[in-house]
Amino acid sequence: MVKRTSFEGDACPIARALEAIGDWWTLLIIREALFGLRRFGEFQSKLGMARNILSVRLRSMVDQGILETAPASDGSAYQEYVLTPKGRGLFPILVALRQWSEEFDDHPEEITTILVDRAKGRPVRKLELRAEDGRLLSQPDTMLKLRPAPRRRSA
Amino acid sequence: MVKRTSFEGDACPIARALEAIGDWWTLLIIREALFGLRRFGEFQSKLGMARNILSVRLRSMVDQGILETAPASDGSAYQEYVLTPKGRGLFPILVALRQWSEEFDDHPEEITTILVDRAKGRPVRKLELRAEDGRLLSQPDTMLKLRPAPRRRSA
DNA sequence: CCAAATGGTTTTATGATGCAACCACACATC
DNA sequence: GATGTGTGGTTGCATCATAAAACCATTTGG
Repeated sequence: MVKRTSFEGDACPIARALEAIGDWWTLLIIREALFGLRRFGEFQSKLGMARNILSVRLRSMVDQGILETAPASDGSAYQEYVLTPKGRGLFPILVALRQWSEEFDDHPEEITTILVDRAKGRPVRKLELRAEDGRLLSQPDTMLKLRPAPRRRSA
Repeated sequence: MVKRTSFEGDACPIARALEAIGDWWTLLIIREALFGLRRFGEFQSKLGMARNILSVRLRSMVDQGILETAPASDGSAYQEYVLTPKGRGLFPILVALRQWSEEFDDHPEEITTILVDRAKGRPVRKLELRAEDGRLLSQPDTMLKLRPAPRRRSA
């Protein structure tokens, strides 16, 4: 067994997320889905990716509850792939990736889009991490704590 | 050329970020580095990953300016890998991944850690995306806008 | 100087990915 | 209802990336 090591069952939530969406194309498919793409062919032509891989990824995301298949929408009998709440919940991850590129990419001039507030058309702020009481936190202000084990009835 | 398609040169900042840190182990290495790990052996034993892959990843991250090698720190003549500001800038991405797992994972009880505010020991809030004027934004409140092309002297 | 630990590189096997060709079904046309 | 076209995939095959283990060089410790 030399398979790509799986992070399934790992206690770290980051590893668990990567297990779900860490594949090469997955987040880009999500990006397009958030944009409104729904059909197999739309994803394929927009992303230019191999169709077999797209097929596998879509099925995997459906299995994980990130996407679900909807019977139709424009009348045709084909199916569509739409984001579930779990899928839409990936939005902050995409924003974080985008902002990191915007801030640190070596050639930021090649980035041609900006994420703006729809109401005002103005760029959004950077993602903010805050404490319960509202203080802005950066990494050194945080730490990891063991979660108290949930009560179990028996050993 | 059947190589894994590279997103390099893609105008999408998400694709660019994935090109940099979308590899299987990269973000977990960053996670450990944020935790304070510095040495090759520390990463290897903590993550349990193959040493050749670790070697390639570390070199790649150094090349990209995410890590840098420091000559020593505990006196020994070995080198260490420490995060640059660009590397520390990945923190929000890790937080976003963590929070997504916490919220949507099918077995959240297996997640044993929580990210807390160091000062109070209380869990942090969810990442917030805000408009310039401070309004909280969710995905439908946002849109992508073409960035005005930066002025070029000649065609 | 010898032994063991550290920090890797090389070798080899296998899984993942990409590309192209193929197939099945839906839908439109006659 | 036979024919043709587009959508939505699956199947082979070639190549790349990854994993595991063996190997090597340097450092540290005795």
